[in-house]
Amino acid sequence: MIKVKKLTDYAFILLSYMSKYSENSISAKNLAYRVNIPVSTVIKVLKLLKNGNFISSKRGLFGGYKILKDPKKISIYEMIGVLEGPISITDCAIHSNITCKISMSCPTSTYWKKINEAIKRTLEDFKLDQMASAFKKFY
Amino acid sequence: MIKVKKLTDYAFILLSYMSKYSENSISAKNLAYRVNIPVSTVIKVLKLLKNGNFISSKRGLFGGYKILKDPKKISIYEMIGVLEGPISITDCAIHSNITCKISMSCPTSTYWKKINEAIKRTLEDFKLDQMASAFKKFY
DNA sequence: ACAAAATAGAACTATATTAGTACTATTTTA
DNA sequence: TAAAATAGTACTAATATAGTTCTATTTTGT
Repeated sequence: MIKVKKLTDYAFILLSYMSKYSENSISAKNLAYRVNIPVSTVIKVLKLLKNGNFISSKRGLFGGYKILKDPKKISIYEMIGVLEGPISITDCAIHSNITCKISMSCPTSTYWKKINEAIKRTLEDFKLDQMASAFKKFY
Repeated sequence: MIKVKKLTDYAFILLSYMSKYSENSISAKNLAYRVNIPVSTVIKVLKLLKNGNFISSKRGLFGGYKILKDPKKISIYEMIGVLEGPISITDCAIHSNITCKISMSCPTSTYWKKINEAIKRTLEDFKLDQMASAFKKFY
């Protein structure tokens, strides 16, 4: 299925919001309220963004999260990769898949690798700041 | 998850094989044997390809399947669309999603639509005949 | 010191999707 | 009439995902 996970979708919303409005850190609770996503889910997504080094965190009173990178330099490809692992349109598109029973005789993997590269290039051209800019009029 | 379904993957293998070797029709059983995929699964995939009008079928003794279209004119995009439905990188990328709770306030859908279009263009450039050509040396 | 506010991490549950299989009906031809 | 094949439907098991909950730790103000 060619679709990002819901959590990935949320991550884009959250990071867009943070890139547009948060010179200062913002708490998970506050973020959840702003973008209308359940707090527990927001917390889960923020953990993923943290692990991917997109945001920094600070614990305790007045703690929260802050975006680390320049949104102009964050590509959609990079984001998806951190949240879901490297994009691989088929199991054999980025490395040979030993578990595939027909891998010895299947000649399609070379072509899938090319297609995967093309998707990668396509998604690298889209940057987070363009998504974030749309937040102006709503929030 | 940015990945085609296994059944879609199989469909490419089957249609590639059929485009390369089958001026004449070939049975599901025979196909299954040639590409090393379980018969029951092959049958399921062939039904999908039939519904998508990629192949014709003939019942009875000496029946089987035959490719209908010119592989040069079958794009990867088209194939995926028929097997999995139109590609939509997020739920809001091809039409407004009423079930999305935050759709009223979420400003990301416009950008996702652009990204989705770019993916579409990318996948339209890849044709089945290029995949099929790799089958020469193996089968 | 203590309470409150916040993140960190792990584990759990329910739902949805997908793969794979099985069964019955129908068609075609020798 | 029997055999070979597709057509259609429905079921089951496995996997993936979303969403939630619980406990621990950190930070800061009083």
